[in-house]
Amino acid sequence: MLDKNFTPAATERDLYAAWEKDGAFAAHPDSNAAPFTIMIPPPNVTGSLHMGHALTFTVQDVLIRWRRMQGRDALWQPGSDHAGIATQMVVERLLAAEGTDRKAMGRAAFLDRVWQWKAESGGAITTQLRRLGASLDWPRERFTMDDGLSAAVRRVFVTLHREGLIYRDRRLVNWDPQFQSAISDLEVESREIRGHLWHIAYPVEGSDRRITVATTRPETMLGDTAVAVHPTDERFADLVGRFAILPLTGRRVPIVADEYSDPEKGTGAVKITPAHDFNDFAVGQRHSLPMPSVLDREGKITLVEIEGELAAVPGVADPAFVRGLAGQDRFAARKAIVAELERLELLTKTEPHTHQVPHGDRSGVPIEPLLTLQWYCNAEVLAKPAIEAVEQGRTRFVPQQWENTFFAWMRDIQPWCISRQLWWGHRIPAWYAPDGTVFVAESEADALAQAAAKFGTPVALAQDEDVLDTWFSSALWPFSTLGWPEQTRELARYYPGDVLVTGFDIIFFWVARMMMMGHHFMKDVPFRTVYIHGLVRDERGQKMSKSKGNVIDPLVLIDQYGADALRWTICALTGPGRDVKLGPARVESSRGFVTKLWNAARFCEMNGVAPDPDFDPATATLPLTRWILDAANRAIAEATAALDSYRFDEYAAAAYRFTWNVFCDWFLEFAKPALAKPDSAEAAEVRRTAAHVLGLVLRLLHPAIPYVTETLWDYFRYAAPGSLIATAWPEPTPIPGAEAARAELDWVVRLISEVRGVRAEMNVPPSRLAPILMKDAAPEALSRGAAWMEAIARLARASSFGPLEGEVPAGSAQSTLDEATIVLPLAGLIDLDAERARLAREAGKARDEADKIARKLANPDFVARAREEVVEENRDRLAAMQADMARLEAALARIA
RNA sequence: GGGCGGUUAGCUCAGCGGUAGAGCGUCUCGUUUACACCGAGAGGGCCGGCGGUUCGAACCCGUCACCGCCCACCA
Repeated sequence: MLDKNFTPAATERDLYAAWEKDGAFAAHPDSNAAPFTIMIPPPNVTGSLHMGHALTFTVQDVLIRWRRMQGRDALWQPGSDHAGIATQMVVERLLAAEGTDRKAMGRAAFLDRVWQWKAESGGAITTQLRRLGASLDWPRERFTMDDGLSAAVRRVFVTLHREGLIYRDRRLVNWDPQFQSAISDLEVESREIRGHLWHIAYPVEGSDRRITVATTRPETMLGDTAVAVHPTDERFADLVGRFAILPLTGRRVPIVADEYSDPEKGTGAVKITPAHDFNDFAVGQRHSLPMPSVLDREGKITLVEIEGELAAVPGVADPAFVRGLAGQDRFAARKAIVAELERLELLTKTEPHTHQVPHGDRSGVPIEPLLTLQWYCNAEVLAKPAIEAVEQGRTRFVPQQWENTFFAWMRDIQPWCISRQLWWGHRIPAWYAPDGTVFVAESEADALAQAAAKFGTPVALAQDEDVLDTWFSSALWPFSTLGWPEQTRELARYYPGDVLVTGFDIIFFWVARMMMMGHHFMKDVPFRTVYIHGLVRDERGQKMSKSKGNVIDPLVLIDQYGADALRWTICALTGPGRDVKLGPARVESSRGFVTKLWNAARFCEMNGVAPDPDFDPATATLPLTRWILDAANRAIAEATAALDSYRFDEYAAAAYRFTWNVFCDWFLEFAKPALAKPDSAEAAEVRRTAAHVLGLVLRLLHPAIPYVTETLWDYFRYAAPGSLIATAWPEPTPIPGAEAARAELDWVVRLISEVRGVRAEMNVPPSRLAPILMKDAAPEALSRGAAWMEAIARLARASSFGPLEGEVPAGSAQSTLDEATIVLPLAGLIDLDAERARLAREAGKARDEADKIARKLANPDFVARAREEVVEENRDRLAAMQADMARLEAALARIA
């Protein structure tokens, strides 16, 4: 006997372990089945399962389980990402706690330490994925810094370098002073900062005039090499070509005309610091200005490059003050400079100013544009075939609107800075000879050989100190995990993948780059479909964040309600392009669904329902069994169509409605009278059908709620233990006499609902049974009612069912059903005034509706222009509504 | 500044040309032999505003408002 409730905690671990041990998650590269591939978005090795993971991996698991059941050779490729900055930060924090740091340890020792950390603590998320029920092919697990994947990275780097698509360049980068590394454009996020706009007067050389500039970063003025005004700005026209004296340093800087200057902004004159501002850099290039750096890699003032030029100008510049700034933090220097300008009376105005300031997305500190030598990837060239692939539909975004986002970014893509000044990651495969010659090679031996060939003698080489952007190796994931550059059978079979599932925040970082690399190296798209889901938010719609304290831990929810409940909630809430608002209450109600299923199974068990492998739905003879089999067919079709179109919400709704509102609410109730005579042939058919339909329900629900379904599947011994995961996804089968069965059972449902409604509204206690008398009923209705007497008696609290003989008894409640009037003799039990009011209300509703339709039909344009079947439908409805109204009014007249 | 999405019952959302729906919550009733993690029933909506197209608009078009997000932008 099944326990009273399903206890997930007692089941989940064992069931998962059994699946895993039996190889239930494994792909079968040698099979004849069509492959179906999902590459996991590799979670950071530092990561622990959060709600976003729970969402994305639930969706992926639903898809992979569903396709596996459909007979596809399903590969869900697992793995994790080395996550350069994130991992380095974690280990550096550990070192700090030990009172040391990576520089003191040295590179090799530090890397050993990171690997050690990974071995000890890096696998947390894979354990957590198992708790969620994710059916990944674990023996194929990969890590972006595995030997194989590292070899792929080197091959790609060397190839793109040879093709001229990877190169070194000295230009402005987004510099993160916290990490002391370059970061890509994508890793920069704008934050709104309430700062100041300082107006600073620059004396004009050889005159008593001043030109005033406005800035939010006065410390950068040390590196100014010009003041720019707009060519058409008459206010400054006569100053163009003259020189300003840069306060503090006393340097002469030209006043130039440049379109970049916006007369509307600030004072109309803008200071130009080419080494510390992207726009200014462009101005500097146009006017061949020097580009002195005044900030170092830590964000401190460095005056190395311009120190020799410091000039004392009384009341304007004081070299001693400037020298005193050297080594100061940029923000301390800002403060000092503002104070000094004020003292010099060159600060003409200070206004509060709210503006967007770029910050490092991980470090959270303001980034500093810095002139450095870095490795770049020519993304523009790589993007072209990727754009075409989406334009031609070879890769499709779901929902499609995300294609616009993809296109907008890809068509205006900037060079990708791929080098990082970190230690943890793929070290750049470039070696330098003492004279600076670069040798790019897949191995040091190759580089040495190249160098020896070039110089005619062996030379010592030093490898580039930098590592690659983490996303560089992620970009190769769809093929590097399959063994590329080796031509493995997996590569041939599982590339391109079918679906990539991810969030929109990752389209640029990852999706776009996989598209570029996949196309370049595999000559085909990496996946046919990109399914983009929303974000998980809390139940009030707030983004979850530690600082808000509204983070929900999926593992806690799994502990409390079970993995199935969490998965079901996610599934039911995942519509297209929607964020998922999720709170414990939602998960609790999902647990209710799991329990409902469990109890339905218990009921089946109690009534001797057992699977019969020889059961054939086409041999069903009873209206009840034909009806439920037909309804199951429709549920199967709906659920399948929903999954086909990535409508996880509709899939869940269809499966839910069938399970709860059809199978439990009606079928099992209707089955009770038959089951009460367990030895009858009728009961036997009902039991066999119930077992079959319960099996269908378990199969339909398995992708979403694998644990409870597999538990029940095994308990009932539908097949070998643990086999539901590998059981065929159901398909609709022809049911003879389905239409007649549907008409009959639908009528019974409507009769019971009608009687229940009247009784409840009239406050008739359920314990009080009453006859159901049918006035003016067609013979078919009477015979149906008679046939279903037992069920009607139970469900509509009826003592009898039959035609009304003679007059409607005084004190009856009345209602209508099709051509008939339902009469419930309840004299003394109901309030006649209330019954009159109820009938009047019902008649009124029918009248309103009839009037509405009549008006529509009275419109000649409607009759002339609307589709014929719509007009016909309205005529039928009008007739039905008028007849119903007449019956209700007659009923009312009888008790008036 | 450019773009995308949203605005439907108290809440969360579905519906996207032809009778306004679900879940949760609310209220009423209920120990009917699977389930109180339950059952039965009820109430609740000028489908954001204004125009337009159409025989017909929650749905299509235009416009405005508000909310959210992305991109650009350190004067």
